[in-house]
Amino acid sequence: MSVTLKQIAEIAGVSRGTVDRALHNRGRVSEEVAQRIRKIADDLGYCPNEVGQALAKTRRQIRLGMIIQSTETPTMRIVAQGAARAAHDLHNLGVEVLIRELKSVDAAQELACIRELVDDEGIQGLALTPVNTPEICTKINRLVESGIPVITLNTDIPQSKRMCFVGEDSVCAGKTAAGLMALMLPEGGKVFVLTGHLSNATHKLRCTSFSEELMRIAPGVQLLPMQSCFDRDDYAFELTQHALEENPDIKAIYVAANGQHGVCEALRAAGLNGRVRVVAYDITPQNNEDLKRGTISFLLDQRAHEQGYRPLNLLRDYLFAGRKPEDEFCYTGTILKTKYNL
Amino acid sequence: MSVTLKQIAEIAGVSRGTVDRALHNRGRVSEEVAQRIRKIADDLGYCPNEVGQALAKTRRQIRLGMIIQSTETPTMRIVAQGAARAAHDLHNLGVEVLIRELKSVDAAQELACIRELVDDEGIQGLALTPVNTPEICTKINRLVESGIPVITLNTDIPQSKRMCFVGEDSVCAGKTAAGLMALMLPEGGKVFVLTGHLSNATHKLRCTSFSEELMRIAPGVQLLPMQSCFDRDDYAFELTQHALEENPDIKAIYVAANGQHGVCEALRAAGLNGRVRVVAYDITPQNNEDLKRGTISFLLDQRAHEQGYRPLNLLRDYLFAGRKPEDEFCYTGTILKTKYNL
DNA sequence: TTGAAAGCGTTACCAG
DNA sequence: CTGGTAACGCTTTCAA
Repeated sequence: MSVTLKQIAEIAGVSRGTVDRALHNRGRVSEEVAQRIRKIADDLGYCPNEVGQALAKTRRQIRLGMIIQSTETPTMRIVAQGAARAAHDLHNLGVEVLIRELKSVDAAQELACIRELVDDEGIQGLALTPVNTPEICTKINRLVESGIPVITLNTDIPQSKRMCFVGEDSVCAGKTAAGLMALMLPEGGKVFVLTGHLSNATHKLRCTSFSEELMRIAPGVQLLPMQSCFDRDDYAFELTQHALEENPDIKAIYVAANGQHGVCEALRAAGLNGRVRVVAYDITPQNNEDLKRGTISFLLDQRAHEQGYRPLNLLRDYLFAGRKPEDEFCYTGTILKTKYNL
Repeated sequence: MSVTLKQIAEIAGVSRGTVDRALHNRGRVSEEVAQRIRKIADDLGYCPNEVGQALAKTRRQIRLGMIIQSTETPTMRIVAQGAARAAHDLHNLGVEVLIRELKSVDAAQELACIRELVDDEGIQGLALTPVNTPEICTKINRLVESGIPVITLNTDIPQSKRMCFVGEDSVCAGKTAAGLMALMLPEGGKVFVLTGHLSNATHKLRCTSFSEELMRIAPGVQLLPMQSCFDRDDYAFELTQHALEENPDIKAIYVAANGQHGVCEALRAAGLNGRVRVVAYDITPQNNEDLKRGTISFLLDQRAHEQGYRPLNLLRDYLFAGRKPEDEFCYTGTILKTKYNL
């Protein structure tokens, strides 16, 4: 066992309380005693026992809020699961988590939700998937200024004062997809690019970084004009079918948003299952299915579960121990899956 | 906060100690009282507070042993780091970890090491990378029979009584590599397969499952006769150079063991950097370098750090809470890396 | 400025 | 078989 507060207290000839105050700079201890204590702690390599700390701190209950939007999409369902799990795990560490799910993406609704959590429920920290509007940004800033830390997840508002962002590095995600395409298309060929909403920052970033990188590393590739399917499978189906009719020699399809399944259906309908390469995003039941059938070649995942789980833990660390995240951007990584390592 | 032992004790009109004994079947409590207590706990949905448990159990110090072999290879260095980290993290949970590193792979040496840990140091649980010999197997079985749980990592002795194995699913690893090859070689072509020791079970499994799967899914591919480089870069260099001379039209190289860097050097020397696809194993500084330079296309990783970290935690869970791992095989997964998502 | 003591939830030891 | 009590390491409150 390591050296404890009590041992330090005995050596210094003071009480445990004094040591605690000295080492945590809580004041109410003379500078001279404090220095002596700090020296002893340093020499002995004191390192607070997290279990003891956690147990003692369970008295001070804290309350966190979590707002998740567009909860009906498969990915956000996984985010919600991550949040629920965090709520569970944090429960006996003295943390209560209030989770609010919003079906749509609506700034006004989200604003109301924030107000409810802060004003009525009195949360001390907030994690949310923000709509990127000036009102939300201002609201976040006001919360932070009033001492309530805010963490964005899945989607970011970089210009706000949020403590950090937990989510995908979309530039990396796009470039990684480009790298895969280049490896699969040594001879070049036509690539069809499908996105969701043009206004969606994540989709846009994935697409532009994909296109730029692919043009750079695979000059033989020809990018067909990008199409938007608004995250809908039926639109994606038709757009793909149409693209295939106009360009029967399409070699690969890059799907930067939802609508993957529509693409897969269209390929199978055209008898091109596994012949046209597909790179798409997110581990979801439907995507896994299409991956196993060989329609999707690579699935890039953003670890949605982690996106729901991590922010609550970060808030807890901050509120309990004052530990800020090391980096403003907590990227969850770009995971690569094929049918074999799913 | 959840319901606590104390609350249950109050309701049942008994002391906390009695509740504790009843709920954990420690005996020394009349069956009738025990039932009443269990009923109350059940109704209230009692769930032990892990923090409290951990703290209380720090009195009962436990001691674990960890033996790591061939510690000079890059991968085993990472395993060692994982073990060191686990030792650190478990320290203030009342667990002391004795780590022994053996440079070579030597059954006699390992046996001596086990004896020292068990007989002299009195460890209560053991994690090790075993040499697969009858003596080691028998020794493991004897330890298990004498109440000392054993976990194998990185390498397994499936026929022994070890509690579980933490490491790579080499069949999956081989097939995944085959899947990548197939995606990269739509037109087929020659693939050069390089392994380490023919006697190494992991290498063999990676190779056979790779070959079988690739033959199955990519009939256009021609596998060149497999070569062994004995995990040495210099041999790998020469073997690759020779293979390239004999088959200038090699499309890809599969490296199932160490020696990756020799392969890369040979390719670069031949001016084929990035033109011949390379699939290799393990995230190590050198491999990362070759990945970034584009010589290696895909790196498959077995999460060596996890292999060092996890077993000690599993032993702790077993010894403290009696929790056995859910599965006999705790596979650490097959992670895919390109230069973009490293 | 400092110390004493209670408390967090659990386990363990010792009397009865 | 059972209860009381101390202990684990730390925080916090209340007196001094």
